[in-house]
Amino acid sequence: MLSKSGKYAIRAVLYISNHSNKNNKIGSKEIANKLHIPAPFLAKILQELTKKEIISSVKGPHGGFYLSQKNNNKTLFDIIDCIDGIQKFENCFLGQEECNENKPCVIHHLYVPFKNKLLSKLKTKTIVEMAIEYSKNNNFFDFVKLNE
Amino acid sequence: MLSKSGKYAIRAVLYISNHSNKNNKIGSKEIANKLHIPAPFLAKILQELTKKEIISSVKGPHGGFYLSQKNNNKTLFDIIDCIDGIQKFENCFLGQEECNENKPCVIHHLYVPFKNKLLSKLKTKTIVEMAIEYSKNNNFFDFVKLNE
DNA sequence: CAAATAAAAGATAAAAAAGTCTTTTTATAT
DNA sequence: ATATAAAAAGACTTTTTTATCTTTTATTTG
Ligand code: FES
Ligand code: FES
Repeated sequence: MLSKSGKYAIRAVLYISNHSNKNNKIGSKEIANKLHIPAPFLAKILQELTKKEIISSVKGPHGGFYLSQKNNNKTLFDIIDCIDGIQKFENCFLGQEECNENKPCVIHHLYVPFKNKLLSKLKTKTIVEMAIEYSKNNNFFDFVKLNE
Repeated sequence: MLSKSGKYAIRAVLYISNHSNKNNKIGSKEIANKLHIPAPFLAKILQELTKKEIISSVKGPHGGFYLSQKNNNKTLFDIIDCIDGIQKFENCFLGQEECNENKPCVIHHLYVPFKNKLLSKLKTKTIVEMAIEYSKNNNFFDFVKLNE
């Protein structure tokens, strides 16, 4: 479904949301280490996200990545749109030319409801909401969030 | 989720089930044309399926591919296992090292129920059952099936 | 048997995705 | 100002996936 780049992007952005803020930026290498992502590869991905203003960055000493208010209200859908493109959500699960009710493949009636729920969540929940959900699911509450 | 090879494989096998039988085999080129799949690429895929005895073939004039009784009772899961491998069904949707309830990613609780339904269908329905379901969904009933 | 036909096998080739490395730019702190 | 740290930019490499081409082998038909 998602490419490795896309998965890396989402996990990295959620990590940034949970572990940094404007006064406490985080470097791409640290994120890469923590998430076990090849560092130069992640750096490229973060570059693209920065260019599309989904995350923010500052160069130089104590520079790094963080999320502005505006960034935090973007969605995971925006991330996927930026890195992978969203065409994939139109495609038939089995690669038929069309995906629709008229000529459904044998997986269609399983796949479409899942896809709709997925898209709804990806589009309506903000990055910060997702990051909080993740931190709750995983029982951690980061000190950085406190003094944001 | 599935690679192109895997999608091609499933669509081709369902096509074979619906449009050929032991006395009326179908060639790889014809399948490729009908399903808009690159012909030499499909030929390779069908070779692998034949080697793993998921489909049957006969060389020479009036040769081609068909499904034996035994073939027809295999599943789409067997096809995926042969072409793509089944490791992918273990992976986290967002590429986390583990996919489990202890450290669920933000898509986990949407993804796992879908995956379970999908796997259940892929594993329990036979190829011939899937092929019939497809032909019903698409309102065609092939003459070849009649005199099988 | 000979000719024709279709799959099998295997070698290449092209494209896409993933990953690495080097240089440049910019912000910060001393 | 200068040194430094970190991202930005971009060239490059490797790996994987997708696709093609050629030769061989097996089967059928006349
Ligand atoms: S037709 Fe295959 S998923 Fe919709
Ligand atoms: S943890 Fe991500 S899908 Fe299960």
